[in-house]
Amino acid sequence: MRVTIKTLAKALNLSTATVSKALNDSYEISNDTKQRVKALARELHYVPDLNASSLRSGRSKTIAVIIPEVADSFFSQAINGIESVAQEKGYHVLFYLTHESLAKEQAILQDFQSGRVDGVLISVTAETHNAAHIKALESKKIPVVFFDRICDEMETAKIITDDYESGYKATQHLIDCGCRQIALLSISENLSISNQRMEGYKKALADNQLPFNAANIIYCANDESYNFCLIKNLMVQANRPDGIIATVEKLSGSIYFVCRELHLQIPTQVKVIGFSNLQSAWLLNPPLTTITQPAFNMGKAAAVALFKALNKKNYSPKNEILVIPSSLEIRNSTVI
Amino acid sequence: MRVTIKTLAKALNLSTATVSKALNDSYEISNDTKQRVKALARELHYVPDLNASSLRSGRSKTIAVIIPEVADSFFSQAINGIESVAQEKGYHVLFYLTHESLAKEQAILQDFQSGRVDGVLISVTAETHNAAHIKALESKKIPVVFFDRICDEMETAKIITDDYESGYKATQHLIDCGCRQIALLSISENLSISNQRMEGYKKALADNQLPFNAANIIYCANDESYNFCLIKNLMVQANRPDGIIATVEKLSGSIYFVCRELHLQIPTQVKVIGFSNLQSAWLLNPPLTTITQPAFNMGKAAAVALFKALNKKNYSPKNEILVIPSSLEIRNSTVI
DNA sequence: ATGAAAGCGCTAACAG
DNA sequence: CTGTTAGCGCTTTCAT
Repeated sequence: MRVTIKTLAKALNLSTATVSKALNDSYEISNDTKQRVKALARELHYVPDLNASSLRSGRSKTIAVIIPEVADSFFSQAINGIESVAQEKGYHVLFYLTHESLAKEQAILQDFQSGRVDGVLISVTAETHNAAHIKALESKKIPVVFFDRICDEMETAKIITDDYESGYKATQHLIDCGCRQIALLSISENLSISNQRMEGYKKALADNQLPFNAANIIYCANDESYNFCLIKNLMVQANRPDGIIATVEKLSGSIYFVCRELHLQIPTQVKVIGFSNLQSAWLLNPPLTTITQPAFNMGKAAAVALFKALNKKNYSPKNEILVIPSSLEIRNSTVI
Repeated sequence: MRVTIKTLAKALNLSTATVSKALNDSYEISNDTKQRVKALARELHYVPDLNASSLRSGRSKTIAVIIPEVADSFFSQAINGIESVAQEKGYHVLFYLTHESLAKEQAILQDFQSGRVDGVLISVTAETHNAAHIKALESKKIPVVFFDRICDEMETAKIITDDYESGYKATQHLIDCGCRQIALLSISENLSISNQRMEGYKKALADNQLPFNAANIIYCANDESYNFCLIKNLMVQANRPDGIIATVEKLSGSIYFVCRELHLQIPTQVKVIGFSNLQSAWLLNPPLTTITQPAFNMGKAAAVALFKALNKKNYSPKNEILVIPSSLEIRNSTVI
């Protein structure tokens, strides 16, 4: 037979109410009783039924993490950060991948109406240009915290890195290295991170009296071979770029592949810089200059912000943006 | 007010039982009624309360995935595979990292006594040498399926790759390339994958009349700088190995770093082969020869096996081992 | 400090 | 085919 609160109550000649309160450390219960209850609970390997407790209390001790992809070290590190905080707080983490599909993102959030989670951490898809489905959670008092890929229109906590500055720094670095025609690989026109990085790029061009050329902005898709073609087309032109910035991790690899196929030498013929957290950046051929994002800490900070909201009465996270800076790590894909 | 089954029942002049059955497509309910119930449910945005339903039915539509790490592309790809089938089946995935700590693994499994999950997918830690904590789930009728890092003593479904053969193939390849003194980097003496890979290694040595030298087996830890030292010590010796096999992904990088520091040329002075799923293997300097594991498919297969068990009456997965082969991908870290 | 009782929202057994 | 009834295990007033 299963050990429930009733079992304990009967064995100790107490009511279930008392046992419940004792287990939850209620101030109403005497220390002595608490000890006895807890001792027996341990002895009989009592485990509280989560479903019963959630049903009654409305809290599930579970949060959800929704991200576009995981075969990407930025998100790997970020969920590491999230998991570390959740584990410490005794919370459980539900894990969802959208594969950049807005429809999936909506379906996943829809399911959260069911009381499955107490809070949500999300990095939206490249397709997400309005936040109606996310706002729906607010009415359910489920706090949402964004990290990295945020939605501007939501008033909640957001953890980002300094995307504008990073775009600027990356561009300026290439210019300093002698580039005059710099391509920017992006993934979305709606994503704030993409726009911010591009604005930084534009500003750096302007500050250096270089013209902005729309043809140098390449919107990549969620399809490697398609991206490969796009980049190849870019690089076979006579007036091909002499510098490329990959604003998301997976695109750096594609650039390397294209250059290898076209026998373009990095960094002599084209310089490359990637927004990337790959451990192996150092080991690439040539080592990749990166904008390295504080992925682990961003995940951690997002989780911390969410738990702060969960511990408040009114459940709504502060509407504030936390910026954790990225760093430029110069390696041999931009300098010899 | 919240829309519950009662709301629907009242509005349609039905009992809650009928509504519940209609929503669950019970054969007892007329098509007409089903239509009406579902239509209203949609209209009022009814969302079933998961906790109530789980409490009553004993099923949570949730599975757990427990892995040692995620900053590792093997596990990234594996959870991708898992998530893809879970999403398709309408299941939710709880995600846990053990960081190679047995104590954490035990604590996590202990929590599953609470009815939180219907089934478990696990790849055990390097420390896990007995399965008492895992067996405890059997008594709760919670099926467990292993993938990659299995526990031999458990009688359940296990998804692995051909570790023995891979160890053999890797070793034979190095021998074919002229290596005579081959080091093997391992992470555990208990882990079946490690032992299998080592057995393959030994067999290949024997088949080629090469002596087995215990000093060539290096047990690495869960600490990068420590591993770096171990490998460095190995490679500064006069009679240092002329070939190295990294049996887990993260160790390949360490080897490259050591070789760079010691100015050892790969592959001329030492040849390297890694068990790895890094997309970037091609892009390393030099490109890394790998044993590439079918990570995504292993994750997928594990999930499929688990769902098969979940759909059975008796809840116990077939005691069978599914082997999905790895492949040797030869690149320039072993041949010029 | 402890207990009685009500009920969270849903499902399953049994009647009709 | 539909409804009645009875809880799942727990938490939470409200009494005592």
